[in-house]
Amino acid sequence: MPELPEVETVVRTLEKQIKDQEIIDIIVRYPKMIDGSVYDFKKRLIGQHFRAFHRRGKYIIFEMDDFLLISHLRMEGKYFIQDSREPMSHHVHVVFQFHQNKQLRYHDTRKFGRMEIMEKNADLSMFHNLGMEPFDETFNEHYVYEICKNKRVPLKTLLLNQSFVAGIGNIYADEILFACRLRPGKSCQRISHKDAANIVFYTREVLSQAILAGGTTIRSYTSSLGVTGLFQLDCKVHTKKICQSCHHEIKVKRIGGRSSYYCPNCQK
DNA sequence: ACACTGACCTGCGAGC
DNA sequence: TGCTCGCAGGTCAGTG
Repeated sequence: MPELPEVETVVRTLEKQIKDQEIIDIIVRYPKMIDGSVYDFKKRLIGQHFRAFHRRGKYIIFEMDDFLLISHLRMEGKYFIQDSREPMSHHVHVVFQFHQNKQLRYHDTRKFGRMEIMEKNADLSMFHNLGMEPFDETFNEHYVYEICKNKRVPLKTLLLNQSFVAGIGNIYADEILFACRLRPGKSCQRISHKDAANIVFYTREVLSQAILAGGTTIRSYTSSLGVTGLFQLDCKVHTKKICQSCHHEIKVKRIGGRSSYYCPNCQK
């Protein structure tokens, strides 16, 4: 389940692996993966080079010569860089062919990932209704408090809302709320200014620690593992049974349709 | 305008 | 052993 830190790791890794590679052919084995016509997708991308690598929320943005190639990994998407003579898993759905038998292969067991092409001058600030990046200074205590005071949804649901802040998924939402000592089910409108400040601080803290941890996997990167971050590397509550802080039993509750882990003793 | 639900997918584990 | 069922989760369309 790649979230912001994993996507960031993938972007940085791919930059090292395929920068300036030219696409000489594309094989689309599962057309629904492509937003729009596969014919246009191939026609526009063949002959283009991977020039720059960006991330917006959980989206990977490949800057090509004349277009932006946008890729979302959803739950299980992975990129592999392999030789075209290596056997190909049937979970590989899109293949970008480079020179010298080199390929970028998109692997996705559940076929949830999507790719789309946008014009190079497209405004990405609002695309897919994405909210601000967690590391932007506009994501601050004032913003969080003002949004929260008019919302009745649980805090967890708000953190997962990509138009509130982009890049947080189920795992890090649980970890951030644990670090804040706030229950995932707590109503947004009941938080204090101090809670809002904590949400900002710990969102950045948890995400940047995870990016740091994911970054270490770049060094141990092997093509057989795919280009992916090490998620769940340092979870304190998510999927845990016992609280590492107070040894109380961790509770699991469905909030907003997602399983949410929290310590009823540490989180109020 | 806001809030909630189901569909999209496949693999895996529990229960019978 | 082999089957069915439910769950995992990010996003978006559809409904209330």
